Amino acid sequence: MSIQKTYNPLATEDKWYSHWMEKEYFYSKPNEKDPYTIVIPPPNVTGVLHMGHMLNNTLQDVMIRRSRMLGYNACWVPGTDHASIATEAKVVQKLSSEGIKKSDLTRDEFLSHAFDWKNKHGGIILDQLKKLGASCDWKRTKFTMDDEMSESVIKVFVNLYNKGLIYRGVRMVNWDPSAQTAVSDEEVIHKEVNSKLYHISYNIEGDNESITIATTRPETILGDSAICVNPNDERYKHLKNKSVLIPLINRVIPVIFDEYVDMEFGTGALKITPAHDINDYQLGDKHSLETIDILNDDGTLNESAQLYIGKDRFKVREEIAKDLEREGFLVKTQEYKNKVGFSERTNSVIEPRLSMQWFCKMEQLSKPALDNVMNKNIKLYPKKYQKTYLHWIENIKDWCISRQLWWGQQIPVFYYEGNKFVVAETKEEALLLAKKENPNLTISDLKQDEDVLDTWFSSWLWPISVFDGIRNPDNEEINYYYPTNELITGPDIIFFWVARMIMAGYEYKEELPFKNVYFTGIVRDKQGRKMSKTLGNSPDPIKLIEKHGADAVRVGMLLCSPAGNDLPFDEALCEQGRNFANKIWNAFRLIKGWEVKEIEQPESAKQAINWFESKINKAIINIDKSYSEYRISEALMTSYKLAWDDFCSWYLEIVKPIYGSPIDSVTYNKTIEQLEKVLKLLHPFMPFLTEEIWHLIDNRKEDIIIADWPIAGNIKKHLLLDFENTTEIIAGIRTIRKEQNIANKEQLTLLVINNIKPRNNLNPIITKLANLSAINITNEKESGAFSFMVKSNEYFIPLGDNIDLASEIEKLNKELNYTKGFLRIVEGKLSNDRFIQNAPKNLVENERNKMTDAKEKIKILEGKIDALANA
RNA sequence: GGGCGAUUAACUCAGUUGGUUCAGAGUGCCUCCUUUACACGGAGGAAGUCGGGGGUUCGAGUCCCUCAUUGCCCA
Repeated sequence: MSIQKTYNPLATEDKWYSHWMEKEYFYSKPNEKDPYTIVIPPPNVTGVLHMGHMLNNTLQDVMIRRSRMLGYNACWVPGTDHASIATEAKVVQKLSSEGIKKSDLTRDEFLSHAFDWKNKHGGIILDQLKKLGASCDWKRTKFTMDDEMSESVIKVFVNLYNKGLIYRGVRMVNWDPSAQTAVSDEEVIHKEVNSKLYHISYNIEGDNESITIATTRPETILGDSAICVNPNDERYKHLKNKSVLIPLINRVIPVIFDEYVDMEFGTGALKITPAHDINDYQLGDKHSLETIDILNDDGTLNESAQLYIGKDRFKVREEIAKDLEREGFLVKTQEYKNKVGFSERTNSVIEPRLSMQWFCKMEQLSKPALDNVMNKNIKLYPKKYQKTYLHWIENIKDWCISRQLWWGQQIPVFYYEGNKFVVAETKEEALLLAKKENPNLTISDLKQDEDVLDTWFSSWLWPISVFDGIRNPDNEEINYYYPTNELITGPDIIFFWVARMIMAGYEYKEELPFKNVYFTGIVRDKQGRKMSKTLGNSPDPIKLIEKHGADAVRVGMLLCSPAGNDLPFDEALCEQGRNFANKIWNAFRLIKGWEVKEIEQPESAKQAINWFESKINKAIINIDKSYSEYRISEALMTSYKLAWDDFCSWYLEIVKPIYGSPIDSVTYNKTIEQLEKVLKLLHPFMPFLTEEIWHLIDNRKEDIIIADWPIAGNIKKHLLLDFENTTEIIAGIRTIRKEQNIANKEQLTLLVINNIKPRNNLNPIITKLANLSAINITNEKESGAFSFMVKSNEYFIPLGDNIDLASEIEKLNKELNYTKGFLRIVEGKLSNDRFIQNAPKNLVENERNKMTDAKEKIKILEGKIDALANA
């Protein structure tokens, strides 16, 4: 069998993914093993895979694969959420391209279109995850609007209502005029924009005087209820009990006094528009002002405005400015920077607006969510998010959970006789409840609330509802899989989702939903910009996978993703991943190409095996530790260096037989054993490559995906240290070869003065890798030789004729100076009484040793310089 | 405006309770090498006043203060 020179991922990835699926390795059901559970942060059903998903899901897959190898019953539950605003917008758009208006359809007809759309386009993202190698339990795939998932949501709504935690009320909400729905505070993005500050004068009623206010939204003057000034403001004291006329419409409104007004800002006079500004609303409430809503749902002006009826708010802003100017009410306009709220979903400017909505009370629900993060029952990684979390939850406001949409769970509130209502899971149950009030009611007298629930009102139940723990709180699955182990998600949804899942967890399971939350960074482009569709700066992950291979992309993502830091993604990282895959591939190719014979094992090979066993054991410990601290990129880097530097560059080079010669079977078998361990450690990062090589090593039935995770054995510390010195010696020789242009083929002799004897004599390794004819121990300094030092030991390569004495002496002087400087620092410390008194004993001891060593080294160096100078 | 972080090599980042030669890693860069697993490679090398200033300490990249720059969250 000939093995290709470069690894070809395309040929292997689909093969192994189908194989794993056939063998049902991803499938989990409760058994006697300990569970390890992750629920996926459900991506938007309309979405396609982007780099953020790639990162997030690679991390989840790494965790789940390693846990599977550690012997846990690993269960990764996949699924999608229905994303009401985004999906409804897409469906509306699609329908309108077919000439169908939403308003022409019944709710049921619309939903049927929406489900068609979902069945056709939804779930693309899940198939894309398969390309990445995600080992989700696909049989468990859930969608937040699946019947049983929706049932759970409705059940929870009714339950919370009955507990008094859900109420209906008129509140100032964030109105998205494009989506024509309210959105939650968390869905509003405040951005700084360049706008204009319009200074508008209002005439005082029955007077020639006027008062000037400043506003960025001149169209809202039509909804004004008052002008407010600070009672301490001398300029306006005389306006007590006066009224003013709203320009253009001449509606009369009072001048009111409140210390809320900042005298320094603008003119010190504030227009009050309670229907369209949250602060004004509160002031209006305080002063019992009229609330005049001048906007329609779509952001056009309504009849209450009196003017510009039916025109869009932004168009009106331009027009009213002109009209005010023409009529002499516009004093001036100035450029002004302010923050404006935009809808996260539609990017429309949010209108603060009064409307009747359903709210979920947060005070009681958030209590355990606060306590259990504070006391570390739930740990957030990286830690800094704990503070962000606490800050938010301590200032939490009630959650607006209704959305004026059709796509989602319709709010289970049934109205009758006008505004009376009952809350029940079904219309039939609602009728029974309503009949208690009025026995004559029939089902047709009940009218269900038109609105649906916020999508997050589904998602917050996700870790429970995917195991049917709301409807059947004691079922086997929820008891086994809940609480889940890890949640891996982006920090952007810490409030939307993470905090609320914790609340739901304590409310419905009286327990945390997950033990650890790992927040990934946000994937940015090289220039540090967030990747977005509009910027077009996000690579297509599927194309990346096709180009470099899934393993390479996984490695590329993780290389630059220390926990919680944003990661500036660069496609070059995928190349690095690909190069790494190829390196492993070729290491295998080398080993596989050897002819194995029953011959004597070289000493160097024996030593290399001993050393590498210690080395890999140490690496395993470090890797496990990194995993336990969620330092995944660190775990990867340790594995990377183990595989590339230690295994390929050192180990294989030592055991590699001379070209064309066979290898002894002991070394060969040990080498395979080491390779297999390395592959296992790499499997979570590079599942496809490792599975492929695993089977090419041996035509075996068992798969690496379910192999046992390596367990660290003994570490011979002295051997590791001695080997480290050995590599320095070899590097020293190689440097001399390079500097002196000595071909690698040419054999050299090495003379050694062992001032400190190593515990392990690793000379066979040096001889092999540095291509030496002999290593001779000596006591005499060689003058006609190139030399270098490793620790206190001296090494000479006699090549008398080639020596440039002056440059050798210069080199030695450099080292001498450095060592002398070092000694000065150490002596400085030791001559400081307070250091001797205060520093730990072992540290002082250490400094003494350093001093002795440095003095010794200086003596040696001076001796060498002398020897050369006199040569 | 309030809160939380960040600033270490050209780039991306580690650096644990202040204490070994602590100034590190990967990439990139430079030099040499088509050499026999891999040029998607090998060997060697250069590279940082740890953002500035002040303080605490025997000792500061690490703790404190301050300034600058910058990011995020909230209002």
